[in-house]
Amino acid sequence: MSSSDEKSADGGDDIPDSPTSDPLQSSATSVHIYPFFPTSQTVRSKRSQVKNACTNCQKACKKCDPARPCLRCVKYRFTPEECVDSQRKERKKGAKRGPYKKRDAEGGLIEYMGNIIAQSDGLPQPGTSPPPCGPAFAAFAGSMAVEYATGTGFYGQFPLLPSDKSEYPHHPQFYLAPVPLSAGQRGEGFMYPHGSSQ
DNA sequence: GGGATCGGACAATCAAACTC
DNA sequence: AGTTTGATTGTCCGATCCCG
Repeated sequence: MSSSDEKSADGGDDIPDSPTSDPLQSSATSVHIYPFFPTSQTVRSKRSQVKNACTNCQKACKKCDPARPCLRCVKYRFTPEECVDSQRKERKKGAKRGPYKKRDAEGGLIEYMGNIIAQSDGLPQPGTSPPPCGPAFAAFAGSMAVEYATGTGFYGQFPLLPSDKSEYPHHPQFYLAPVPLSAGQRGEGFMYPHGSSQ
């Protein structure tokens, strides 16, 4: 929060409708636990994205805008030639998906196709999620592309189970949502981990 | 204090699966 | 053919690190 000109609508890259302080966005360590069906109270406005960030913003993982040069490149005095759209790679085709789970009107699961617990060779192990930014990301993306291209990639419905099969990460008993709430909204219907009042 | 870095949440896209 | 669903890919928030 120190870099004020990087944040907030009044002079930085931030989107105007973002909450100034989101207790749940702050890394993976704090997550609120809600009952499985989120109510309308838990909905917040969507974060808008540009269709194609420029290479500079992409590399910095910062907000871009459709104009070229974008505001951030102008701010950091990149030349217009340096503010160019990043290249999107083509989505891979032919991935098998397996049968669908059925949902009710509110989006909750009403059927889970029996006990589908897939274990597929080549699935990235828990804890090996891709580094999304910077050179490490490019290296990871390259290696993953090779894995998928060779047909050893993940085509199952669910991620691998932990080795001891003690947890099924995609079978939620609770709805975990990074939703900021005003004090007045926290009165009922929500649970916080460890008795936290947040 | 301000910029850089980076983990991970969030959003958009689109093809496979499904329904009629 | 049209709709639904989930995998994939991309954006960027926000915490932390680093440097002057």
